[in-house]
Amino acid sequence: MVDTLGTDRHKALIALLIREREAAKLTQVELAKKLGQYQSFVARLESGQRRVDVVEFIKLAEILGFDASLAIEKLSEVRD
Amino acid sequence: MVDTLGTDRHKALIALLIREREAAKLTQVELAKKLGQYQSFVARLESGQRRVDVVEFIKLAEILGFDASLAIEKLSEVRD
DNA sequence: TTTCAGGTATCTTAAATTCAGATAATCGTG
DNA sequence: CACGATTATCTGAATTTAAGATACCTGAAA
Repeated sequence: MVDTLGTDRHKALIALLIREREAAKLTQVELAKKLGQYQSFVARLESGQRRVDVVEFIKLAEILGFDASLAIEKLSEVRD
Repeated sequence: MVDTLGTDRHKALIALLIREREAAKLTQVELAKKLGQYQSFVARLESGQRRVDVVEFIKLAEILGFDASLAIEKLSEVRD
């Protein structure tokens, strides 16, 4: 199931993460720090080179302050 | 962020997936087939040896017939 | 326009994950 | 017990991922 990368839903997911990070007024460096990761980690995530795991996603929602459940609802509506 | 494996949320996620597969009355073999994967894929997923990606999760919800958004809401409540 | 700074993207290679596919173990039932 | 169905585990090989550095924007200030 490596084939989730590059799908429409994956793209929508990435777009959402970028939007939410920006809405939270955080830079990649700052978000990375909160995650205990390097900036390149966030960059890879946002450039679609890495799959986003569910637990990670919930953590991102907590850090960025968005509603994970609602986000999933939106993503579910995206045709894939 | 390899550190999502084995967390409480990850365990809850796995438990949920197993529960839902059983509720859908599917075997690992059958689910695997619907996913275009091998049975060992499902087994690894359910034994916690593999992280669950968000897009994959939504697809699982569709196949198994559960509400992905609601599931995420529940998982968000699990302390991690 | 040049310079500089903050921010983001990309590269390299070692390390870790994931996979296919087979096989083994387990469970339930006649 | 014996069997069939189901799930778990194993083994290289292939793919991904990470760290850390570095390169690449972009915009503002001089």
